[in-house]
Amino acid sequence: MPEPQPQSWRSACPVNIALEILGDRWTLLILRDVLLFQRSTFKDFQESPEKIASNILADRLKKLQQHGILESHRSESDARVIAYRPTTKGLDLLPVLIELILWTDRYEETGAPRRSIARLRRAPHEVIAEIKAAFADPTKVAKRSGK
Amino acid sequence: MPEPQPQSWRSACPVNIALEILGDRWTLLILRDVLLFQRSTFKDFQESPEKIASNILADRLKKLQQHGILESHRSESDARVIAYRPTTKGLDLLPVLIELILWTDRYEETGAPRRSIARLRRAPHEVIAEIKAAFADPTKVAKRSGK
DNA sequence: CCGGATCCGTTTCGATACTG
DNA sequence: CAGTATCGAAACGGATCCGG
Repeated sequence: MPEPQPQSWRSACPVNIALEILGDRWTLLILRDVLLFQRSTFKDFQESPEKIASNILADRLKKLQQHGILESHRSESDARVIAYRPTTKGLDLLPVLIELILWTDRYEETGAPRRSIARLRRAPHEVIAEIKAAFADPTKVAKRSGK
Repeated sequence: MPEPQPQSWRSACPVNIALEILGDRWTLLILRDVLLFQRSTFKDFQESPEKIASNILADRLKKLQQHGILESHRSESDARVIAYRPTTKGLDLLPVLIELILWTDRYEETGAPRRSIARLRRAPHEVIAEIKAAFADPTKVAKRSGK
């Protein structure tokens, strides 16, 4: 087999599809908060350090749900709160997010704690498994550790 | 050690920095072409199926160079042509790109050929090594295998 | 021809204010 | 708390022009 490459599937390369879903600044920030930092409510996201505007946030949350990446339901502990959770499809974005973080940490100045990054680099699979397990277990999702 | 998580490094999470570099539709498409499909010239990128406008393309190429992801030099074979190549930093985006492609292929309808995707899924490291080797070898970079 | 730069109508974004 | 309405600013994208 002298020719492993099947002669350019560029026009069929899935990158462009991914970009229609994720290719804007805010969407990935929301996913960061949901997947990595256990945020779940509209207010949580609004309080992100990047100060997302409420209309943009509403729009992106809607799109993320339409794409089947997030789902929402009323909180059981507090009925007036709507909690957003990742679907399986959403959780499967963790590898992308982690690779992105590792790349950025390698080449840009960030204040990220060494221990967290080191663990992501050493055992990403382990971290992913933990996060998935946490979302699979209802009790862990319901209560976000105080503070 | 009962507490592995150092209490939210969200504000220091490198995702936002990555997004300032990559967080628009066109940048990643250019990188797709450079890293995965051996495109290297302005004209190559213009001919992408997504039809990027020339002013936008020029702007993104400049930014990618400013961020040290691409570098440019005049082609040796044809002096009027400028060839863009990924730097090491640029090549290290391959894992991100690959994870993105695998995710998209898993959940969205794409026309990507099964063999290419299967290989990316089975042995991403191998593919990455090949691509890096190709860029390290000047002869392979210079001539893009004809059509 | 190649790699852009410039101009300009149109769309989209995003900050603020307001509402259920 | 979880959004909508409004409106100015920015980005986009198409066409055209230009220097080498």
